[in-house]
Amino acid sequence: MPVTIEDVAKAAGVSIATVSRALRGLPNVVPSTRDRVLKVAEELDYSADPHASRLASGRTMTVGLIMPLTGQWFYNKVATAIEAVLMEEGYDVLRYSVESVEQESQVFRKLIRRKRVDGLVFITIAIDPESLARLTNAQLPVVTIETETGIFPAVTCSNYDAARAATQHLCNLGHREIGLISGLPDDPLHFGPPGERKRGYLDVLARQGIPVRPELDVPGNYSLAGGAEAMATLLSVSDPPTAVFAFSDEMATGALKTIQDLGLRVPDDISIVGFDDHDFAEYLHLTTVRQPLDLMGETAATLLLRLLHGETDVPVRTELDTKLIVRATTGKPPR
Amino acid sequence: MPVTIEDVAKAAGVSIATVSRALRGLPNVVPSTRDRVLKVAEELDYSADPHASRLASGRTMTVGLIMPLTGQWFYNKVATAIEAVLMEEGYDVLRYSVESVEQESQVFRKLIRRKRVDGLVFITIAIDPESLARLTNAQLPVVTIETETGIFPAVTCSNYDAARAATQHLCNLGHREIGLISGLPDDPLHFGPPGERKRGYLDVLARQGIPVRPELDVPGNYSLAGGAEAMATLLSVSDPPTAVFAFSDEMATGALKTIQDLGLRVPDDISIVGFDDHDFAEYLHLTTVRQPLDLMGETAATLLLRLLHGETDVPVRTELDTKLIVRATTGKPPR
DNA sequence: TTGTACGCGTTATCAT
DNA sequence: ATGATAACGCGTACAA
Repeated sequence: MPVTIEDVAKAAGVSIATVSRALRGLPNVVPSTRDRVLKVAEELDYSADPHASRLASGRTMTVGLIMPLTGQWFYNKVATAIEAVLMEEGYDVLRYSVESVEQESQVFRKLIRRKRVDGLVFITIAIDPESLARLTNAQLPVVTIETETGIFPAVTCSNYDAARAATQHLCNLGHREIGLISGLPDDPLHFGPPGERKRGYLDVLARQGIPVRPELDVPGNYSLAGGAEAMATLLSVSDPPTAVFAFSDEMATGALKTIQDLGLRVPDDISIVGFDDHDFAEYLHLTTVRQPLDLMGETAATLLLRLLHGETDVPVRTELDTKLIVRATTGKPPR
Repeated sequence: MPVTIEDVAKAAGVSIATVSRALRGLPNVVPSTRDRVLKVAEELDYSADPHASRLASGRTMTVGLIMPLTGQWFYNKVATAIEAVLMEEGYDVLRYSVESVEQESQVFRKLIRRKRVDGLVFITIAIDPESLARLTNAQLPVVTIETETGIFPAVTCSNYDAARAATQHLCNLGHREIGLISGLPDDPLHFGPPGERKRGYLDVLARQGIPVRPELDVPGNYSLAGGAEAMATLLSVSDPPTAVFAFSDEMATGALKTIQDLGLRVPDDISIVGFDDHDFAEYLHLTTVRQPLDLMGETAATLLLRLLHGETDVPVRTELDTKLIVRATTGKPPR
């Protein structure tokens, strides 16, 4: 039923080889022939069967997105941006949700052993050494977002600067007891975005001569519920913080609820800074750090495209600017 | 480099045909042979090349998701649920973002003419007659979510009942001037979810003997900003509503901000009901209608799977229950 | 039950 | 510049 390259060849009075060349813009086709082929193809509404094409060429024209929490705002935002540019270039993009390390290696084997994809982009996921070896070994183009391998091009945002700006903002307002709602409990410090953010926080504290209180750093799992719980924990320590810096707007929002439920007011009793500039942030008057998610996704996609095109001089690290957006959840400390 | 079916055949001492049968669980393979093949395949870490397989079998093992606003919470939630069950069954799923009618027909032609996909699920998108004809003509398995064709299996939620419950809730509290922040400006009434919701709203009004005021129905484009603007509009009419029912939580949240920015209080001055039970809703204390998005996605995926398996007796309509979740943005009208 | 051989629709190589 | 034709890796009638 579907029209094949042969149909086009017949209709244009040439061979399938010529049709293939003409349609793909390859050289060695006389303009007049090319035009005729193009016209016929258009009339017949022909386009190459992707599966046949992939089989023959070896290129799958597919890229995989490896990421956790597919349902979360952050990931969807980034993934959507990536999809937009990649699909525009004719690539299919598949989202692989990976929650556990076990799942990760499973997905890996499937993807690599069969050359299911031409390239991969890892969002946030830390790649373990073994997987890393497999990837480099497979010669697969890879780009990472908000995570670094030292090998593959990475795109991040200025987490350190952002954390400094956020913390400094709080200090400028007069806060000295500043809590942290960080990410995952077992996150290795000084590695990846959360590490960078904490480093920024600590540096500002040091510069301000504010003593570090480890009990003021509570993980919130990047979730609304986690943020709410973390806030409750922070409020229960003796001499609780007058300001809190949360590593995501979801956690900040959870914190906001806990505060409100306790009858406290923001920012009169306590200040909150989030991270991301979530779509909802403006509507919650949330002071936060804006991350250029769209741009991060586009950048990663563009880098991958370059890798896919065989370029080898792509920047190994691209850091995008963040920006502190001051809204109404931050103010002077009480009294 | 990659191991082929031939490698497995050789190693197992059988023909590729037998390997193919054994691996795919087809009959006419002696258990001992099958076991041997399975074992060898496992050892060699073999799996069939999807592209070759697709070319040969004609099945693409791919399904497409046609939806607008890929970046929005609602769509991502549903899409994620669909992906989970479909990918589990070995299908690749591609998300096609369609914003305009023009784009829609473009995507269509690409998808259908080449049998790019084995099936399609339309989320929210109304299928125009021409496309509908093409689809039925192509014999392509299709399932729709929150939109109905009368031909393909559809899964929806009880929009009418939900709207009745929401409106009734407001009436029970004593409200009589109830505004609506509906969806798109040009949405044909009585068709699709927004129509159903409006119908539910109108029916309750009628039963309560409350006159309909057309100026109290303002579209909000399902966005935060749209909701905020719509609320401003509603507040500017003479004798403004004391309660508002928004057709999405995003719009409700936008409305909340407008109200707050104007120095009014919720629910003392005005009540708000949303729709969706967005992840953020609980944290905004938002009274809303819970829609079982995960279940809707899973249901649609399962239906599609049945169609894909050649079943013909699938229910043409599946309506899932919604539930009014009363939180703190609704209360008695002022005075 | 198992194997042979052809076909799927392209790409790519090598003649012409 | 153009045309045969051999892969590509697998599914599947058909034969054995």
